[in-house]
Amino acid sequence: MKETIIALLDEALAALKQQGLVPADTAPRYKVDPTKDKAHGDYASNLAMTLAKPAGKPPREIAQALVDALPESPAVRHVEIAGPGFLNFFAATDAVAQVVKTVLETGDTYGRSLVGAGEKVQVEFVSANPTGPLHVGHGRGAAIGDCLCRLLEATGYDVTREFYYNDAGAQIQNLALSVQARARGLSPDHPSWPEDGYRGGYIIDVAESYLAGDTVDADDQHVTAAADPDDLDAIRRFAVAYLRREQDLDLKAFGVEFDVYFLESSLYRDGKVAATAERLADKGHTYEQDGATWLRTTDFGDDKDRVMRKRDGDYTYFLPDVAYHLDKWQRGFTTVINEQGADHHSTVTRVRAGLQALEAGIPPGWPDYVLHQMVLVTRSGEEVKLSKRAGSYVTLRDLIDEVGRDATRYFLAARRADSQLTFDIDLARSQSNDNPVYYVQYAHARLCSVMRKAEADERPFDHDLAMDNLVRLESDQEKALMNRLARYPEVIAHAAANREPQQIAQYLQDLAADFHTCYNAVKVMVDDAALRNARLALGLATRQVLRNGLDLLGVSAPEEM
RNA sequence: GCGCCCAUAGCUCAACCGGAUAGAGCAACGGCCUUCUAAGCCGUGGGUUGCAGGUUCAAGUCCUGCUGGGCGCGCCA
Repeated sequence: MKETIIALLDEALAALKQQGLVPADTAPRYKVDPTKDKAHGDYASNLAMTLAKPAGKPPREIAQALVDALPESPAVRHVEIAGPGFLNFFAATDAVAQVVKTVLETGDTYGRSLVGAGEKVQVEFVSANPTGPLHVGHGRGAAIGDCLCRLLEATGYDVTREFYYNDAGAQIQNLALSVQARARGLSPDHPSWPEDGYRGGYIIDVAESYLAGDTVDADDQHVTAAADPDDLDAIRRFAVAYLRREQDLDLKAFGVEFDVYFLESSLYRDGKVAATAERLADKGHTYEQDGATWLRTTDFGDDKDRVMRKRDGDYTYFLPDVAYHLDKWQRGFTTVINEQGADHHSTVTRVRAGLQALEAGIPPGWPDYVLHQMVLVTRSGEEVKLSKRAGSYVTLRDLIDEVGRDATRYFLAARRADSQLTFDIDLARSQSNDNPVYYVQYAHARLCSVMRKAEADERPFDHDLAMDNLVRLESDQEKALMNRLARYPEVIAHAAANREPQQIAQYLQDLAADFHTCYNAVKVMVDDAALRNARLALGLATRQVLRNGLDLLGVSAPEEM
């Protein structure tokens, strides 16, 4: 429908150029958008307004000329000029109803596109170090990152989900010492407890499992405990595997799986950190000062230079970060999206500067970042801070256990990443109309119920009869619903291009609202077979789009509630 | 002090590369189940989009300066 209108307008524009009303070299960037108000028809265009300046005439005058030049089309019932010069298109019912046919023909693939075909995209997200259970912030990253991946897949990209973690640094040593202390029966208040040790109760579980000689299988780690409290190296390996397994279990319960687990230690082992340091020095962007080696990141937009090798000879975390991103580039990812907490935003400039200093042909501004703000969890209006397992923070597992996977995913993905999020546990777990997740899922369940009714009445859906009678879907509510269905592909494209998964949640709320309104206004199972089947077709199409959209969020579409 | 992000109805949030009268849900009030799931629908009230300028035919959206909040500013990650 939209394409039809664009084609008509392009013809009219060509005619105006012919008449000399508009300079022949004018190439306006105009829009044809669905209207918010049905009094404005189905679609509106701002073409006349964009032509006002080049033509040197008032927009409404241009609009009239465009209307006069507009070719007849069976899809368009009539056109109005309104407001400052909008062209409002009122679509013919059967043109609007074509979307029902399209949805039923394309099914699961409705809304998908191939704009990213052939392009490899990597999304790095969660990337928690294996020093404890995942917290709510990781959950937000997991929800946003995974939905982004689904969106990118839906727009044709070849997506790799990647999880990066440090398995060998000071934090891991600290973890090993903490587990060792627990294995020796010490508690955090004991004088020999390691300074800055991990105090959470989960460390006890790790220690007990280690002493029991357990074998753990994580997605990327398989280790059997040595059970010897003096073997710190064995403890370290076991603790990392144990906590990785815990994280994987949480992520699986959340419906998130990764293609690649990337270990920071592998960058050292494969000589990539050293090679990166050498290359930076070769390109002349480093200098020695105070016994340390610095990278002149200020040449690439940073506000101060950064130490890349410390006085003690070790590299700072920053250098493996650069080496890691160079590796991503060399793996052929033209687009890389890093989903991280906004508390790490300072690394953005630094990593990009480091990559530029390599002079490796990496575009400035590569990679992309999606940064999410903090999550505040509340219950009964009070902030929730503590968790039994982790001690100092609310875990992802706590939320999944308490409010369920669907509601947790939905709540964490349904808000813009760059705004702070309040996760209201009471709201998320309420099985009532307060809860937006159920509102959308209920629409799906209701439609399934209608289909069951059709079967039970032995008046099953007749596809051919329905297709011949789509023109019968002529109420305002049905047209609004069909126009909403028609917008879905654009919503996906826009959400993917802008890396904004919350737009899918928003769309689903709108779609569900249009459906519920329609459901209350128009009875499906009427005796008129032609009308009944047309309405069943609309119901099937709506159910399909609800399913497709919920799938993008990783939320289930229940058949009954 | 410097940098990044945010500020929209009483509350939680939308608003599609700038478009018409800024929209939903919750909360408040009034209606709708002998009819396909009332976890629903219909209606009423609720706004100087933090403040002040600027660009534009058109600004919640873009620019500048303020105010308020979050995060960051380590030879930690």
